[in-house]
Amino acid sequence: PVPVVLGGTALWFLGFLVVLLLDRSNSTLLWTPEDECPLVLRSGTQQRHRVMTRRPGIDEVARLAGVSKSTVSRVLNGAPHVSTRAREAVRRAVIQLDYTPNHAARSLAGHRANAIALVVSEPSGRVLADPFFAGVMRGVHAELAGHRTQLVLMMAQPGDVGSYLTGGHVDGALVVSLHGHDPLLTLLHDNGLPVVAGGRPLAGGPVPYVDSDNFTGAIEATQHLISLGCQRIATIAGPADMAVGLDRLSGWRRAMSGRRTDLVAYGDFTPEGGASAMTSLLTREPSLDAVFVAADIMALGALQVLHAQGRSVPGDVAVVGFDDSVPAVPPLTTVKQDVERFGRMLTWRLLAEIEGEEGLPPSVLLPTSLVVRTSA
Amino acid sequence: PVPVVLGGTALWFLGFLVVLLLDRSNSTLLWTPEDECPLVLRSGTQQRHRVMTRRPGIDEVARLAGVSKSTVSRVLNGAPHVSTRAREAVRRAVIQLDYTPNHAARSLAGHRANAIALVVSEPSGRVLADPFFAGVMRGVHAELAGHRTQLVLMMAQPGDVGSYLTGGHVDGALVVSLHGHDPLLTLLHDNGLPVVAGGRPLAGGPVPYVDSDNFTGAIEATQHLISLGCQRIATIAGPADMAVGLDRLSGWRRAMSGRRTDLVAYGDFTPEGGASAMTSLLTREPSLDAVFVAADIMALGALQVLHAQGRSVPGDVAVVGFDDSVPAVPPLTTVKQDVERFGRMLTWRLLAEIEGEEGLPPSVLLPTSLVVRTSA
DNA sequence: ACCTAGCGTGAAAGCGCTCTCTCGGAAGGG
DNA sequence: CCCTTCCGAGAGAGCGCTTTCACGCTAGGT
Repeated sequence: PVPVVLGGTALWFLGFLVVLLLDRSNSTLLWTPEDECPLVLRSGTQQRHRVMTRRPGIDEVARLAGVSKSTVSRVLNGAPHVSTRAREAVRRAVIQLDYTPNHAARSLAGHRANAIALVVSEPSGRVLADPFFAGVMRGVHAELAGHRTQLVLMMAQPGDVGSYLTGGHVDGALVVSLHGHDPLLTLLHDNGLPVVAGGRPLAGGPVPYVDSDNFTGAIEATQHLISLGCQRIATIAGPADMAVGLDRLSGWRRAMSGRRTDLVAYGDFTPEGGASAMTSLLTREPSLDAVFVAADIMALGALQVLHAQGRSVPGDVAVVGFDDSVPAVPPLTTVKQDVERFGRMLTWRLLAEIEGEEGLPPSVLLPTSLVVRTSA
Repeated sequence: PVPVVLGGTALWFLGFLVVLLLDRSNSTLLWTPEDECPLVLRSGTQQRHRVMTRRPGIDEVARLAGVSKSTVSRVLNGAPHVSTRAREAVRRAVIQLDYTPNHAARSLAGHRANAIALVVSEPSGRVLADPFFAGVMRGVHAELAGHRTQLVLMMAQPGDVGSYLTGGHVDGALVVSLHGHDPLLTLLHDNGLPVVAGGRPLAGGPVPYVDSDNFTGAIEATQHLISLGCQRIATIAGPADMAVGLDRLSGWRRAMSGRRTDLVAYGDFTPEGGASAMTSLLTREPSLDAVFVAADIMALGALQVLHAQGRSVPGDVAVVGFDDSVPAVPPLTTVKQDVERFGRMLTWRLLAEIEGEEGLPPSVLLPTSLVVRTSA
């Protein structure tokens, strides 16, 4: 079959060729940047009509095991009052039939969604790109393994999320990257949905949260700079509407007590934000010799600016970051936190809350530690 | 209430204090690094027994609107054969009752999960930390908005995922970061589950995929290096068991035809991998003057090594990356791809497949473009 | 020996929807 | 004017589970 090539530059053509060469399927497609929808050159015959091999149901398991549906259900859910004989029979039947319980039916009958939401309370999805978040997600996942609970990912565009979450689609929610006095937390909490915040919420009343000890970490970082003999120590703080931003700034202030504390610039946890903060700091105080950046991701931007202005790190300016999330040139001295543990803790707490466990810790603060590398 | 402090250093105590100061709740907890489980100091009285305000069902909506359940269902699903009068009545009732359809019931009755899985086929979860993946996820999300379809995130530990996915919990799957000849794709496909791969799969037969034009991108990048007059151009390739690794390497080879093409080292798409690849390259050919790195994230590691060895970039060694995903010092010349579009395309394709649309493009190749910055 | 516990089990009633069937009535063709 | 369509609408049968509830049966107490 000779494919019809519709326009395209020489490079595209090469790309096209490589597909032909590398792809085993005998059909392909050329993508043109102008169109939002792909052009079909030759469609494969993929109309394999979903053979739906009718999955076995609980009654089939029951029949095979020689017990009733009820008993199967009990075994599946680890309920008591089941004889070992029955339990084993069911187990065998389940394996033999490769039975998987139907999630929807189970949710419907059991009045629980068997799912929790991970809500990224930021329309831009900035957090997603943050290595910190990736680690948290891994932790969440790790903790979820074993609990037959799905992880539903949501990005909050204000409004739509609230009703979805309180609509009974999930049993609980993990809310991260909460800004300012976002009413989301209160909304969920008032609706009786178990919620745990990742990072101390500025508003939200008695909602439990898990957070890193940002305050102490910032103190350590700043003290390190001081112990190095730095004289003019600036800081690039996080957003003023997030606890993580405020706490790290507080730590810096505390450690700097007795010194000059006006060299503060705010960033938004992006490299660009870090870069412009650094620029403004340098303009205000060209002779600064150290900077505590409230996030490695911002430090990246700061380092670019420093480099562009020909200032050496740590020679001219010592830099300490926070998060231990990204490799940089030179390698950053930074405050490390165990992000995966953060995620696990978050999830553990939420699941416990959902189970209705008593005497749960209202909130958890995870320790941080300074990692000294090259940049300071 | 006077909290009991169980051990802890002065710093912890400060952290503890800041919680007391900043937190409105009158209870808190001290976290000790030794324990895997938090110590409860004073538990809040959060036993607000989930007031389950009995959500309205479809029959209540029907009653209020003065129609039957069937009609409400038709309106909700945009089915034809509904009078405008009835449609409006239902719409009003829905709003008045703040009705949200029950996801589980709908799935059960409708024989569809109303959910798709995003499968990260990598136990380590390495991809999660990749900015590339974050962008894809944003795209997936954007495309999903409007379709009442949930996004379920899964990290594949071989074995467990397959049965889950084919177990009818999701209507389709997006599989990314597939290594080598992973049987997952074939497994899913053979079970009739709609699947779309993110990145060309090495195995998997006729499974549709979306990929960036890695081959062409790599050619452009390498040609840029050549046009700069570089003489000894090396490459740090991606894993040899992933198409994205192979294709970028092929592109480099193609552009290098007629030149020396033995300066190849492999990395694993991590900064550490990039660093050790760079080290080995430098050992083998101390006089190399350019390197095409198959991923920005690896370039970061390479830059660290170059810096540590006192080689300037781009003065001594020109560096070109791929992905345009991370800021570096100096800013990387790199091959940019529209990751969000990648995610949207992936999702669009999967949803179309699920809907059973005809004449779908078997695969899609998205264009890339060179972004020239400082590093080359 | 009788009564009470309480364990192991099965029958059956839903959970809140979708979807097939059915049916009256309006529109259109002969 | 009658018969065929077809549209709008309702009744009702499940979807595959969980969960009372009721039942027989074995132990232990008196």
